[in-house]
Amino acid sequence: MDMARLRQLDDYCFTVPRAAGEVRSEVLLYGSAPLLRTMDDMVLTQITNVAKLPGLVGPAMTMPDAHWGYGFPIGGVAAFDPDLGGIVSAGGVGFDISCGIRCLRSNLELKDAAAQFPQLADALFQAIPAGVGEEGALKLSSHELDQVMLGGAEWAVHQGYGSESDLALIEEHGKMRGAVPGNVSELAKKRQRGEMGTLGSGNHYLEVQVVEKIFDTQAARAFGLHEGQLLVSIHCGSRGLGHQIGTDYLVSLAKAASRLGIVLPDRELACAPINSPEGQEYLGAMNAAINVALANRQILAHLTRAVFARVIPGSHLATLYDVSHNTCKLEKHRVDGKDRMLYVHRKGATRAFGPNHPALPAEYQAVGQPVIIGGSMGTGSYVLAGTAEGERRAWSSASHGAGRAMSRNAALKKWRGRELIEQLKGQGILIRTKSMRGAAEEAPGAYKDVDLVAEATEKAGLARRVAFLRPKVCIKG
DNA sequence: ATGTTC
Repeated sequence: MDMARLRQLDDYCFTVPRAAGEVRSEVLLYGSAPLLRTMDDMVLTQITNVAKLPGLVGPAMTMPDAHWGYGFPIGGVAAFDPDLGGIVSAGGVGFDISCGIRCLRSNLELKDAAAQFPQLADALFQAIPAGVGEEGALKLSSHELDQVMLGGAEWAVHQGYGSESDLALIEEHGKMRGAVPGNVSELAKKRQRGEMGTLGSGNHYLEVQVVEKIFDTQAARAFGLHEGQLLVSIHCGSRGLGHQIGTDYLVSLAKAASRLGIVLPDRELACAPINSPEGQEYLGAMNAAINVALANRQILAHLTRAVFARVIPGSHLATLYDVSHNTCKLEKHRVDGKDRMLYVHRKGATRAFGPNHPALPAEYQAVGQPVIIGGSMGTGSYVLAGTAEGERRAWSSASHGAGRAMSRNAALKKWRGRELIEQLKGQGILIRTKSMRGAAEEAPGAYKDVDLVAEATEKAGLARRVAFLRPKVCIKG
């Protein structure tokens, strides 16, 4: 990114000076100068475009892991007021609606389980369907899929996947309100009927990780984390259904924008007013996809528990938390001393409520929401906690991952999947995947340095670091 | 991200 175009507000926050006479809401880019310098200029172009959309409240923002996306940058956050003509955009949510991370904490120590990692890797790879178009053991009828879209993880628990106690530890208690299955196309449903309980491909993964470092002992205690402990993180989303909803509604929202005379700075920013038939229809479908993603991660958590119980008898996996990365949610936020209800787009950004937020489970009230920054294959991940400052600075939002630094095509030219997997094995990290192409695209070197992203996230005041997790076993889609 | 150029 051309840093000459930015004005630095503090060590970890930048803005774009307004041209004389230009009427435009503010843009804020969170992150260190070295992180921003390596970002594509398109991140700046895209977030500047977002700031021109109707009904924006406060600045359009990017998180420290931001990169070029479809219309909105990934790592983009923007809030809109429906009463001021505020819009909802499918590109502002992303194609993988409610992609996110389920983090499970175990009662196992690295030293006690390390000998079983090869067996665990094989058993997980066998039990967790992964890859493009991969189907699982479940084949749902159209009616059953409607129930998934309405019930989310709660539906999955009632089907016998996991326990009731998981639900309080999932955003929205495992069930997103406002889902309208009738707004989801037959094609989207058809694609999903065999894909429940599957991981998908791309950057999705299931990792067994060890807590290598604790940054904040008080929060770690509240989250039930200690050094040497094994965790499992499951990163996936709403599979074919979410993708098809994104595809379907780009067309419908573009038509609505045209009909209502909304000037789009980029056709990829197709959007409609929240208070319009098309906007409402998209939100109903998007909420249905959120429930599909929540149910999907619940089923995968259950499958993971079954493998652990078989391979390491006596093992137990409790839900630490389940975060979504690609959503547009109606939330109460403080604006100029007044509470307002805003629709917050978070695309490749994690909700990060601070301490005492009513949406948090009792055990996390004192320390804030767990925020999980999923690193790239083989590098490491972070658990952080939401802060009061994050509410003021970014509508309670934080980074979601390392964030790509290089396109998939560029990564394919630079690395070979098989070599990377051998190399990681030498570092004590077992990868299991069907796709060597996918492994090359996901090369750690194609991502930003997750340590720098987590550090910048903390120093920008968005969330504070609680623990660093080192991967030991990784199932890739 | 994605039945990976529906």
